[in-house]
Amino acid sequence: MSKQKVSLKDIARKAQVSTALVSYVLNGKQKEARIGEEIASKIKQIAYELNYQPNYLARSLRSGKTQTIGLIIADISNPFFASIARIIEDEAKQNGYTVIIGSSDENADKSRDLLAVLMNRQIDGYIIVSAENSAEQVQDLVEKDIPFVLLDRYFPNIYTDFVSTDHYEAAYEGTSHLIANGYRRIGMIAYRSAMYHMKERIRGYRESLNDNQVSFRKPWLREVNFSRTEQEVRMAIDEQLKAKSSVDALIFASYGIAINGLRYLNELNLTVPDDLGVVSFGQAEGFDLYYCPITYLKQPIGLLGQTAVQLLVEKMNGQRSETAQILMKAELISRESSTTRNAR
Amino acid sequence: MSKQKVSLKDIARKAQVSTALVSYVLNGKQKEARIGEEIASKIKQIAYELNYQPNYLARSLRSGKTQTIGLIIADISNPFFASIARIIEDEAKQNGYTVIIGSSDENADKSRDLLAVLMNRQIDGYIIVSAENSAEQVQDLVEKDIPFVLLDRYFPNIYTDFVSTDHYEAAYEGTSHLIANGYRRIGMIAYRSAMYHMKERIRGYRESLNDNQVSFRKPWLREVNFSRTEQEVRMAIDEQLKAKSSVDALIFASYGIAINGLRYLNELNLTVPDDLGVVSFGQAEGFDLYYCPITYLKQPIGLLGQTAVQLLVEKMNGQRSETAQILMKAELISRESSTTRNAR
DNA sequence: AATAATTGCTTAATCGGTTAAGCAGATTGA
DNA sequence: TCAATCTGCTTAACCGATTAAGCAATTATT
Repeated sequence: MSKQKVSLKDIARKAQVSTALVSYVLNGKQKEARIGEEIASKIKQIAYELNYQPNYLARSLRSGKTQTIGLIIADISNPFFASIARIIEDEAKQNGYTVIIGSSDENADKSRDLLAVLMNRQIDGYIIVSAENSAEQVQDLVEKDIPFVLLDRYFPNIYTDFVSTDHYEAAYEGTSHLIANGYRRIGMIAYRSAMYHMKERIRGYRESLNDNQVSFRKPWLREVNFSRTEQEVRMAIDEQLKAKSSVDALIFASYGIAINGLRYLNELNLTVPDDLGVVSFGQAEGFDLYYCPITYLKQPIGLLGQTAVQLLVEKMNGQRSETAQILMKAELISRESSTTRNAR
Repeated sequence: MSKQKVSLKDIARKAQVSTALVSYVLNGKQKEARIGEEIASKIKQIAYELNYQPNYLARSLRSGKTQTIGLIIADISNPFFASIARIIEDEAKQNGYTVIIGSSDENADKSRDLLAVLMNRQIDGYIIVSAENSAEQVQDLVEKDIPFVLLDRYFPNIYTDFVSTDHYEAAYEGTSHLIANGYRRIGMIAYRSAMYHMKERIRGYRESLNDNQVSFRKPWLREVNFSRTEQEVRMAIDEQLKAKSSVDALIFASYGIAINGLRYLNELNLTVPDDLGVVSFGQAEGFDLYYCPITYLKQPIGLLGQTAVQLLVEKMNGQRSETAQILMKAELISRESSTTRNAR
């Protein structure tokens, strides 16, 4: 029932020594600080009896290190980010770090606020899934020499550490997969975004069409606003279906789009894959529940998260000065939603 | 490009005053501390120019308050907890608090570790979704007089603040709903757990059967181990279906169970609701994707989270000494999965 | 025996704020 | 006119740890 916190001073008093001695002993610096055997074990004993727990605030204030990582993501309630957050939490703990998570809602202002709040808390480093238009924030971090690693998204014209899925390749593979399965008029719904990862997904889609001698039609590609995903996805699908060369397959370029898109396809009583083939980005248990399991591009979440933490830790420890730019391959999980009538 | 952190001392030096004065001014204590007008505005001006950001560590060390809330949940990658975490994050920020999230994996030891880690970080208060067998941890907090609020789960024999869904009532309503829709042989798959909220869900289920003159059969109720959810859910369903009085509807007592259950029903080529009615606890976008939208018990996540934060904040501020025990009603979201052939 | 090196510990500064106490000088009151 | 009060500021202790520097006492070296 030690309501009162036990400090070094308490131990020092009880052992009749200075706090310095206690600090040395409890930090395992007996050798370096030439501490006597008996007094050392006495101190340890007392610390144990009093259940001493060091005050991290004091230690951090002194050392300038908080052993805390700030994780900035779009939204923790999105399963992709939640999974990543979980991985990062675990990996950070392994490395002796605590994680503070903040949701930016894909909004540069919120992201800036978040960074400011975390900065005040003297956080040691950041893992950031950048929001749109947050390039100068990132540039700022670079200039202030604050350790950070970009995750999942990066800026091609900012030279900095990142760990990301190869979005281009993933989209290319997804599109080619549909083509291989006999689909020809393949549409994509993506976010209207300046973010490079979105652009890359679109590029991958278009290049695959091109390389496979499918000539792209403008109505096939629709971009929706993040803040109006639901309505705009519906509109997009409507128009993709009624176009002259209406699509026979759809690629959802993101989890949020997929959820809304699939829901709408249900409403329209369209059958997947008979009426429409589907490949989606993002991953979630929910995809398993669709009557027809959805083919999706599985990002290497575990590896992404772990690598991000490791890179960051190395950076924070000053063990690494070079820039690491890592692209990982997504795995196409092929299931029924992308299988044609013929192929089955 | 202020790489160097600006401290009170820097401002004081530039303004040729003591740090005390700067501190008073920047904390709006001009009146109380009788500061002159000109010097005050000069200090403010300089602070602005230098873009001064106070060091929370130092402040916290002195004040003993970190303005940080610890949130302990089972697993951030479970959508229910992710949503709750998001709400709490936002509500806490509104109140000037930062949140540190830790996942306990429904494991008392991990939960204890987490608490210890957070305790060292001098966190002001906790919101806890308790893990199984963590009663003494909670009791400990009570005895150490640490502010905390239990969320979603509570211990009937520990008198403490909590905010929870009324699990009994929710299960009762879900069961009655199935009965009202013509189902009679209603099964439930729950976690094998000593946790009170699980017991309550089971109790609600059984009492509803009882009140509706449906005599309960033992094979209808199956409890599965959290750590082997997938296999055991499959076994449970197998046995519920092959029993003499095989079930015509199932209640999944938790999100994780539902995901695995629905997946298995798909594998078995059972049709919902024609072969089997379904009602589930937990909520997730995924439920919308099932070919037949799943009826579920919607917990008032927003209100739960907000209330938890508010209770905690009041407690931390010493504005409230009484214990608050709040039960909220879940809303039954009735959809196709619980509609009988006749009723449609 | 005188000096050097080692051992075992303490002192005190430091991190960056907060805040009670106190000290001049100006103003007011009797 | 002299004490009391007010005004505007500084001093210094404090929160709890870390750690360089230093001081005796003991042991080793020549």
